[in-house]
Amino acid sequence: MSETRLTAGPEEAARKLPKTFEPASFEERWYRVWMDEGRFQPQGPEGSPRFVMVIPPPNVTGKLHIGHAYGRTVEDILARWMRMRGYRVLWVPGTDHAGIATQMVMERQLAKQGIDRRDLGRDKFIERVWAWKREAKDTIQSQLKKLGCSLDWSRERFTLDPDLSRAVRHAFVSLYRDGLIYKGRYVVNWCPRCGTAVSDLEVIHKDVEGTLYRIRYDVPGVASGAIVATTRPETMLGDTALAIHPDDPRTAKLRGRKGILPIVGRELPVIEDGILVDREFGTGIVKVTPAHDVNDFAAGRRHGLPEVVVIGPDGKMTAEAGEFAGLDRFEARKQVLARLTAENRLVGSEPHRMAVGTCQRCETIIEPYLSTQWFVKIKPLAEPAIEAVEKGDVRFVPSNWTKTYYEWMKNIYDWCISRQLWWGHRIPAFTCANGHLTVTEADPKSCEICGSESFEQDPDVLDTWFSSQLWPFSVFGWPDETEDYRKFYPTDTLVTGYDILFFWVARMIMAGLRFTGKAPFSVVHLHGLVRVGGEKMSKTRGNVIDPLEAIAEFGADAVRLTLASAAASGPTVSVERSRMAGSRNFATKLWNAARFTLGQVETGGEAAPLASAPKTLPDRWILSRLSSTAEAANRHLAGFRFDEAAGAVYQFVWHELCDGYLEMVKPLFSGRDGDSPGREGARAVLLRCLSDSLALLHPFMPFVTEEIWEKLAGKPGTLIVEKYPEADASLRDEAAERIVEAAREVITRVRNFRSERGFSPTEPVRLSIDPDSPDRALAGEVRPLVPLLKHLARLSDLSFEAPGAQAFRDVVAGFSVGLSVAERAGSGDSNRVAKQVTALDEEIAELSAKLHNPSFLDKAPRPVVDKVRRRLVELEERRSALSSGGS
RNA sequence: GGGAGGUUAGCUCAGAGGUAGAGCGUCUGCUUUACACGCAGUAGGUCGCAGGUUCGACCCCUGCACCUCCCACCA
Repeated sequence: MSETRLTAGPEEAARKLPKTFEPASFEERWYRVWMDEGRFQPQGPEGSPRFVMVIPPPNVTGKLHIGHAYGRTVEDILARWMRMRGYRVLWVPGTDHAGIATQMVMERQLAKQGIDRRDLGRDKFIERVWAWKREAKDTIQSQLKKLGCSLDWSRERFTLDPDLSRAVRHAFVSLYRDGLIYKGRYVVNWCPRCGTAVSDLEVIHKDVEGTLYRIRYDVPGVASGAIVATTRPETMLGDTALAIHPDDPRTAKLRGRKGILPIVGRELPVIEDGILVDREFGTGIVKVTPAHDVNDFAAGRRHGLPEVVVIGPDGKMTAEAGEFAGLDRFEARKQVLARLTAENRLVGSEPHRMAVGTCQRCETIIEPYLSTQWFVKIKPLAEPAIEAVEKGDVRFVPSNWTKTYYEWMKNIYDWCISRQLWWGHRIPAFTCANGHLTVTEADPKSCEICGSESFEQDPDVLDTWFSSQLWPFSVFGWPDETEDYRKFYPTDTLVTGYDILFFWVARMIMAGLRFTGKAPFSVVHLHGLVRVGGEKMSKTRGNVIDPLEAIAEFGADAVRLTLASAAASGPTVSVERSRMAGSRNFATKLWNAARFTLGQVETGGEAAPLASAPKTLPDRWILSRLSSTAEAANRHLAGFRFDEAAGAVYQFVWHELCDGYLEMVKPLFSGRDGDSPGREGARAVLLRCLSDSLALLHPFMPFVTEEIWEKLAGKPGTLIVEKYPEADASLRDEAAERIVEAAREVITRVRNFRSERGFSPTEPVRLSIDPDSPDRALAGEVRPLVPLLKHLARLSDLSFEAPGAQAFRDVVAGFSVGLSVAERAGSGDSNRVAKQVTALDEEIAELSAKLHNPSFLDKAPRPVVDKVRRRLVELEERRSALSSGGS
């Protein structure tokens, strides 16, 4: 290897890494290199294990926010990690047409120019949306690239692409032929502002303080009439019955009679319905409005009641509402109430807390509206999807989402999939001139029943989620058995926010099982939603973090590391700008550590074979730490604990490699003398630690690690496909860890000794280590570190003897030590020592009480008892040291 | 009406049946030739409240308080 070295020497190599760390100077370049080298396409031999993900396709409504950046970062970490572990990784990018959302964006744009989409016409409108879509897609794509996402752009998809549209049609027709899609007239959730039906999931329930009105209806033959309660008086205009419970004695006198609808004068049969009417609630009499309430609708169908629509699709009263026709539904409520009051029929009203449904997109109050729609019969799809999770074919991480999934799946209702919109997949249903319905994948040529060649396609489009649910396989060309489909389906891991568990994840599982016979992925990682400093992001709060701005300010690596570090298992992911700065500082730290290392080692290969080099205690220590860091990183990545994984490497690089090892080896390199013993070994170790750190960090910080790697290797970077470091049992060295860490504690104690009594940091300190320390073996083992201790702790003298009477005494990490400065003992600071003594006394009392407790000695496990004993000994040692020497 | 999660250092959050951690911030020193986006050191917490289980609970159980969120066709 060393013969092929490309760089000449240490100094030259160091010069290649600029003094200041400027992420913007290399981020773009690396992304291009990876692309040009085809690294985002499945790498490695065909037979090797594969790892496949599909991106949750972002809506083409605009640009990505920090929440997207979080999810995609997590995915990219997985992709890069798996790629480095030798998997053939494929991560498929794409975008979602997002029917309602995108149409709304476009309508708002048009509104600014004073244009109504209806004036434009369907074709012109859709043309404009396509133009918008192209722009939004480009923006999203460039954002994902800036973030460093290793997506295979050659396989990018859009839900309205021709082949994906074909998948949608195929799925629709297949479900229709199997009787799982039907068309019918039912009460659905209707948004009067959007002018479309929406599914149950798209209705957001909000608690509001409403009013429950009591209204008296006349019932000939019953003097008291019938008192009914309603929160929506305006719907009474559409009443077609009164309902009582068959077994309720309170209302028995109404049985078989007819009521009279106030204002309208319509006769209302009294029906008996044990499902609709709750015997316990209210007056026991219910007004029945089949066209404007789901329950009433069902009751109406049971009893064959007329369905009178009094509120139209625009939220205004229809002609059926008589004198109220044309009024907005809320204005109508007021006027109906006024009228009832005038007629003395309003017998009471009381405050009533209730949930009102609002539109997920525009917050307009949803109207239950009787209309003809298309539905998916969902139970037959849900059952296998429940089973798949029960059998473990699909696993949720964290697992507590499993229960939520089951609950929803078991109480699922049919899915209304038709939308009265323009932007989306047109429903493949055609009606011929004679009214015959044809549902086909290809546009029909002639009617199979009457031969008519004139057709009209259903004007409605499908719910966006109908196409999204096919995403994991439609992106691979399904329903065709394409090569990609065979190679890459089913996928492995799906990463998405828990907020679309029902909308998307559950439906993908149902669709995947139905259409491909396989669960579309085996693991679903549901992450929390990003909050900024504990608060929901919002423009009014002014705490919105724009990923692009953050990247410009801190660098993509810092943004990614911050997001990864914020990843917790909880429902919220808290991100703060100050953490971004911290991550950028870490990147700078890494950069500078590399500059130092490059100045000391020759690059272009292993400076010296690591295995054969003689190793010092610090060498053994840092390599051991490196090995356990690699172990922790892999373990936590496998468990989707990106925060722990990132934290482990961060801690290692900053606090062990930089603060620890680097400082320990500096004397070896600064010496003017030709060959310090251990220098060659240190070079090998340094190089190994740096290169492994870069590799360990690469999934989190791909750009800066690749940039440094290139300088280190002396040739163009390929870190992205380098092997991910793993725990190396041969490097584990517990003895070295114990000794070096004890030494580090001693160093800290010396520094702290100075600062606590006001000495300058350069004041020479004499340290004595008592051979008769609590841990005698350690006192011997630490001897090889004497020169290092003297250097790092700036000791004027280090002796292994009982501390003199003048010395300030303490116990640290198993050592009894004595500290003094020249001939003076450490004085002053009695305050602090007193505080420490008090704390020690408290703990000593506690521990000895424990050791005098027979049941503790009896029942606690041996190791615990032993540990307490040892601790007590050390504390007592420390107690006597603190109160004896020096002051 | 059901269900899930939370309540830990000034802030944002990790954590585990055996005497509490990080990042940022605070304070005190440092031009220690990789790094002031730095180095060294320090302070700061009866781990929401009340019971219980246990030799031992911040961690398990019960109840309470407060805060999120999800689901829900009670007029």
